[in-house]
This record gives sequence, structure tokens and C-alpha cells, in this order.
Amino acid sequence: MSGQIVALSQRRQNRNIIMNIGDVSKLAGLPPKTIRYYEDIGLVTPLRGPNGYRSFRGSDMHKLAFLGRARALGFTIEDCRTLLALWDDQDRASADVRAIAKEHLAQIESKIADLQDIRKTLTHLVKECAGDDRPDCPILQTLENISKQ
Amino acid sequence: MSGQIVALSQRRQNRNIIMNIGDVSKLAGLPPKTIRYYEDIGLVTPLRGPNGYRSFRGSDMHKLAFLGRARALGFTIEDCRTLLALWDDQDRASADVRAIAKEHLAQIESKIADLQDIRKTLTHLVKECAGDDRPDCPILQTLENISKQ
DNA sequence: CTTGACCTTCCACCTGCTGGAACCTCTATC
DNA sequence: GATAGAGGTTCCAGCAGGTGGAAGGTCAAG
Repeated sequence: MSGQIVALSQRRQNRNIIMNIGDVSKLAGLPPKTIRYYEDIGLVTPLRGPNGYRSFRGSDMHKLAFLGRARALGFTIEDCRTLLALWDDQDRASADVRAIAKEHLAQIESKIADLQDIRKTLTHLVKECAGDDRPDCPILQTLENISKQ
Repeated sequence: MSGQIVALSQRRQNRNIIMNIGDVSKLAGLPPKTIRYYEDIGLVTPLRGPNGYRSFRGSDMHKLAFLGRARALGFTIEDCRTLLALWDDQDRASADVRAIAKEHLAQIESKIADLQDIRKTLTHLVKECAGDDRPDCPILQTLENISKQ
């Protein structure tokens, strides 16, 4: 990890471990805009250099990477805030973390089920529809009157 | 269908086929707010009575029901706009409708795949985590460093 | 000393509604 | 005729989770 940082930002690394937004953006895989947004809502609090630039420490970087992964798993921002706090808290109970993940998993599963229902209907409709230049269309008929489904 | 209307709005039905927003709301299964929103964005254009109340004709009702079903299948508002236009167009080609549905189906399937990936990871993590009062937590460890997954 | 890549802030916009305030209107009842 | 309550109206704000763009400051290289 620190090898990457050195490779990516040799100058800064030589003086300090502090990075600009572009550097963390590349390392954490998050757009600068998103990182600024995360600062706005208090998920990270980078330092500021004398020029007004944000200065990200290693710990900020880690937080952002953590956030990127949690968001990629579909956790809400508020879940992320809680997870970050638990991460920081050495006295946490893993049960708290697990509860959040479990609840989130349940929502994911419910979403999958919803989408599978939709997929089933759509697949059926797409199969039924001739898809030629005639106007007759079972898809529109179904939307017109779902009982025809 | 008209039986329902009569049952639901006998007075109005006796004079005319025109309904207030509450009536169509119940019949189409959409909240009044949503119906007003759909008017705002030009999906329906009910008439207005002398009191300023919206007056929905049977055709407006049908459009709203159509919209409700299309939205329930996850079509975007813009898709709905197009589908409504095709529905109105007696000279449409069913291929146009089918293309929209097919594209939408592809997106649904991609979403399902994404969610299934997430589900897999979360299921694994939830299983791994003891969920007791100790701080050790594979979930946080994974978010900290996804390669540990 | 200029060029271009960064960085800054701020404000608007996206999707698809939803909540609430402030106000008007209709209908039923007293 | 007054009034209560259930409708209806408009407008403005906000949700999640950012994204786009303008207007401007800064830095490093040539």
C-alpha cells in the first residue's frame, strides 16, 4: 500500500505523508467530487494546507477506501457513518456490526426478489411481442390492463 | 371497471364521467401527490373545473393506471413517456415498444447480477462474524482491506 | 512569464417523488 | 346561516448520493 503511495506521489511522500485530493482520488478510487461531498457531510475531515488545499493523511485515505468498499456493497451513507464509528471504536461489539450487515443483507435480498419478479414479467412480455412493424403489442396491452398478463 | 367508478363516485358519475383527484387516486392506486407530479411533468393533462379542481376523464384515468403499471415494472419516467406516446400512436411499430422493454430487461438483469454479487459477499461476512460482544470483526476487516475477503 | 493541470467554492441539477404550510371549496349537520 | 371536516389547491423544501459547470486561485514545467 505505501509502495503505491510512494510511486504515485513521490514528491509529497518525501516530505510528508500528506496527499492532495487527486492522489487520494486515484488511490481510493473515488471521484474528487465525491470526496469533497464526504467531507461536507462529515465522513472525513482532512487537514488544510496554507494554500487552502485539502491535505489527506494516511488515516483519511483509509477511511475513504473503507467508504468506497462499504458503498460498493450498497451500504447507505448513514450505515457507513455508523460502520466507520464502530471501526474506530476499539471497544465495539462485533454484534453491532453484524446487525447492520444482516439488516442490509435482508434489504438486498428483498430487492433481488422484487427485481426477479419484474424480470419474469418482462421476459415473458418481450418473448410474446413480435417486435415487428405492426402495431399489435402484448406489452402495451399488459400495461393497459395488467389482468391480461 | 365502470362499475367501480359508479360505486366509487356515484354523484359525479350521474352527471358526468369526470373525477376528482381522490377518485383517480384510489382507482389508479397512485397517491394524489404523484398524480399532481405527473401532471407537472406533462404525463397527464386533466381538465379543470370552475373551482380549480382537476377533472379527470376516463382517458386520464387509463393513462394513470398505465403509468402505475409501467412504473411498477421499473420503467423510468422517460420510458413511460415514450411508452404512453407509443400507446397513443395507432401506427406504432411493436418493435419500438419491444426495444424499450428489452433494454430495460437488460438493465434489470444487470442490477440483479450486481445485487447477487453483493449478497454473496454479505452472506459470507455475516456468517463469518461471531456477532458477540468482542470487537473482532471480519466484516470491518474486509471493509478495511477488501483483499482479505 | 505563460501554459495547463490542479485545486478551491458555490450553485444548480439529476430521479421520483413526499411532507408540510397556508389557503380555498364542498358537503353535511345543527 | 354557521360551522366542522374532508376534500381540493399552490408553492417551497427535502430525501439519497452524488454530478456538472462556472469562476477563480495555485503550482510546476518549459
